[in-house]
Amino acid sequence: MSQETIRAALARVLAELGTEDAPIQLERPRDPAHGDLACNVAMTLAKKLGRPPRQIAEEIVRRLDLGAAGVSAVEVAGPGFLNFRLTSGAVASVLDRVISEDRAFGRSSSGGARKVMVEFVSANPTGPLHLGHGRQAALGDAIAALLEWTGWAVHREYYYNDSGNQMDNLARSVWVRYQEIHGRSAELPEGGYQGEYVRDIAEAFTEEAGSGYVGQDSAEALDAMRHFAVGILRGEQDRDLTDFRVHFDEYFLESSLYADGKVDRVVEALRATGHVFERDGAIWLRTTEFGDDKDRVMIRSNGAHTYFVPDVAYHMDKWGRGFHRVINVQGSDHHGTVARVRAGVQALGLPEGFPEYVLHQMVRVEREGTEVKFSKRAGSYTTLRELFDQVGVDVARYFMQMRKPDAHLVFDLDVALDQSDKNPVYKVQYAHARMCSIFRKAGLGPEDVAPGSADLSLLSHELERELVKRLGEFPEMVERAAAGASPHVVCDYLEQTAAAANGWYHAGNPSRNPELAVLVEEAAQRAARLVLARSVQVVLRNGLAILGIEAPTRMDRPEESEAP
RNA sequence: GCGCCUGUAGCUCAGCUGGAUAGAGCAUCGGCCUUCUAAGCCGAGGGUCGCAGGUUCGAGUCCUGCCAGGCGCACCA
Repeated sequence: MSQETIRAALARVLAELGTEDAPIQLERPRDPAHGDLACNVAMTLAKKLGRPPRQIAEEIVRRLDLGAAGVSAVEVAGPGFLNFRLTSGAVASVLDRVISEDRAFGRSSSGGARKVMVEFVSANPTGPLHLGHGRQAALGDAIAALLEWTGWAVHREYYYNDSGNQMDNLARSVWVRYQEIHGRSAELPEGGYQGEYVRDIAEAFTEEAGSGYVGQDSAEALDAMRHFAVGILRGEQDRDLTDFRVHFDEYFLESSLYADGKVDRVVEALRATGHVFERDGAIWLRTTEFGDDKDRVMIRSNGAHTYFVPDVAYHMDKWGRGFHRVINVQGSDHHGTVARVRAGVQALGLPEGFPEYVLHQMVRVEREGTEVKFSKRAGSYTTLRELFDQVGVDVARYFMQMRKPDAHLVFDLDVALDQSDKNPVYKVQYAHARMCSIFRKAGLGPEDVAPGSADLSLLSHELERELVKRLGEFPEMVERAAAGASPHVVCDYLEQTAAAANGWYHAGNPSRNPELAVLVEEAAQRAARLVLARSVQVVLRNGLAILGIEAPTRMDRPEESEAP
């Protein structure tokens, strides 16, 4: 609130100085000695006005009329910063908003209810989901949540290829294991699937269909096995995702693009653009006209489409369904497709930045500094389920998104398995549980803390001011995280807020600082601190909700380790 | 060879779109428990922000060139 007042007052002064178009940035200084809010406008104007920044700053302060902004002091500091110090009451007034908005605190309508699609995971049904899919699932779901929190109409979509070479390889791999089970030796084809799960599928297939296909290398046999295997693997992936608490609004099948004639129509449309040419018996699209580094084949000389064509058809379909903003979450090993998909849809008239991509780097699990691969089922990789069975869904989801997508993720099992505050997830959850315990102790429910019920200027202790300021920044943080499609910003915020909350909580340890405790005798003080405790609870819970992580109201102590 | 990403404390990483003395967690060291949960709290040490130039009041952040690592460069998906 006071931010807006200050901003308006500054704008008035700038108008007087004849520089009304100068952008006014108010930010929270890192160093509390620099006040609660700082503005650098004097420095940015120095050149334009031809005067030293400090002198400009002095003049701004002289002319500034802050009225009732809750500012207790303004000073000029450093090279020309304007530092504003707010009254405790002004700082803490946000807490009434936190409590009244409750589960909605941090939400905004900046998305204007526009449609946006987040496509993520999109694994083909050729095996169990691996860690990369896990990172995508956590990341994509949180990005979707961030968009929801900022007022977008979000659609979560999963795309998979249910036809083509990979499915053939899967069918062939099952066929090979099936033959082996029945005592025939056979060899996995190149690109075949090595994991144990293929044998499991072959066994299940035997139970279902008997041994009638032994020695039979027919299209019918392969079709039956493909169909069976896809059913099993799709079911398994669905269970993995459900247990990982990730849900989709739509599963989109590549085959439907062919069935609906969309692929053919895209080819025709591309031909009509005049960017299509023939060379060496194949049909090409001149994607270099649209920023790709080489032209792409659309139709091979044998008449088959390359995967590029259905990709373009798929994205034209997304646009056609009204999603003029689309975010694709993919592993960075797919970054080669970005330029060509964009080139393809641009050739058909879509705007340059469509679709957007969040490309994430790989996940590496480490224990005691060395990589671990505990997969029995998948062979060459670790499955998502193996990970979250071991560390829990909350920890797995949090770890998957606590680094920016661009960064390689080292998943440290030692930290993940730790159940103390060393583990960032527990740290945040404990902070939430501690706040809950205060209310249990007080015999109060959340509804007993009403907005406007306390004199918040009593929250004047340094720890309280810091904590309150952090809480007030939550909505802005959500906005920033959403804009950057960056869930790790939320993780960062939660960790620091939890640390501040823990610090405050422990400073009020009755055995050490009884006067700083929440549940003090003095009624007004107690009321104000309960508002703060409640606010911390709300913010942590809302932040965790964005990340798809539970906010426990209590944490059970682990079994006492048997002392010698 | 070309393209994308990455390089910040011993380790894992932030750094809010160019701001003040570069931060956090882990690890290390030093203090604190008859707890509104010590599964914790407080404090300390630790840096040539890969290297070299450039842009400007001001650069970890922007530009150029190198160096190192990852990924991708099919008429496979």
